[in-house]
Amino acid sequence: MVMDELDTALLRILQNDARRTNREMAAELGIAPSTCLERIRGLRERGVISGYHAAVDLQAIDRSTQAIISIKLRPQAMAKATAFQDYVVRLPQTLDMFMVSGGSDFLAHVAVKDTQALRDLVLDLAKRQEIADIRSSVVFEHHHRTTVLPL
Amino acid sequence: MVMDELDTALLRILQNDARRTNREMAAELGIAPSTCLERIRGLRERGVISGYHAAVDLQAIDRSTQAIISIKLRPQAMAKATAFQDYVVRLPQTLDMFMVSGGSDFLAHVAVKDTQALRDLVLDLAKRQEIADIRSSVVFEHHHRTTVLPL
DNA sequence: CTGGCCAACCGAACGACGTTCGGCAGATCT
DNA sequence: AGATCTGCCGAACGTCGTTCGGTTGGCCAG
Repeated sequence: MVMDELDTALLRILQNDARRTNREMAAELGIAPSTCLERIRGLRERGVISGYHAAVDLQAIDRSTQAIISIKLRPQAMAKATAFQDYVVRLPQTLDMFMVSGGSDFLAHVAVKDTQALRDLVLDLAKRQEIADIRSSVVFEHHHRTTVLPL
Repeated sequence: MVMDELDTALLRILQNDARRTNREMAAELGIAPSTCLERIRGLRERGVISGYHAAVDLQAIDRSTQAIISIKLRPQAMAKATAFQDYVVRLPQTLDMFMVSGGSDFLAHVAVKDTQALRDLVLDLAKRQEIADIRSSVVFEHHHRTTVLPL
């Protein structure tokens, strides 16, 4: 996949602020607005940029408590792993869902109102028959990197 | 914190597509563009919306291999936890860094080119003196929810 | 060496957009 | 009931996104 340093610079800008105006970026990079627009459209069409999203502060919407829930399925239930995954992803509390190797099969990153709500969520999840083991870790701090530049 | 259903609707829209035009959103919600602009400015000023970010496809930038690295620090090194955390967050491979309770102290969500690069990263991390235990899980699938609506 | 070809970039022009501001309506309090 | 304040509206202005024709520079074939 082609990816010169102009594309990279645009990626870096748009990851920091997806609402930067086209003209601003063009001026900053020393290219014409029309060129800039074409490059960005190319990035979208090639799928390099998959979307633009507003980041919402979890505290502001009363979801200050985060946790990582590690889940191991019963070996006999692994066939239903996809269905289980879909279920968890669709839970409104879920922020991320990882299917992983190692000691657990899934890690669910969730955000809820408080520890009580976390308790309720875990107890609710534990009802599912396919689960062999479930353990939760409270997240004290979470840092997310929005800028993912090529290595 | 005040948060009526108009703010909520705007949040939902902007989380799905941060580049929607102000007029479009206003029309969709049946309000004037000026009103819409004012509400969004309010959300930003109150910190409900912390930013707008372009989402980049990791495969497109040759970072298709993801992992969760669980790290436990030596008890004597826990005082340096913040410094260690900063170090990992600044690694270009790091996507997320969680400080958690439970069996591990930190979970690092990383994206690298291939398993070889993952091996290098883990071996490099393991050199740090404050680490008592480190174990990595390959991420087979990762689903991220961009829309975080109030519960 | 030269001619032709193709891709990328530019600049102008037009329609659409963001943003501001004055005014208005509804609610609240005295 | 009158005053006050908050939130919303609609018009107007300057800016922006987007398109398109023309130009340049690099590359390959003859």
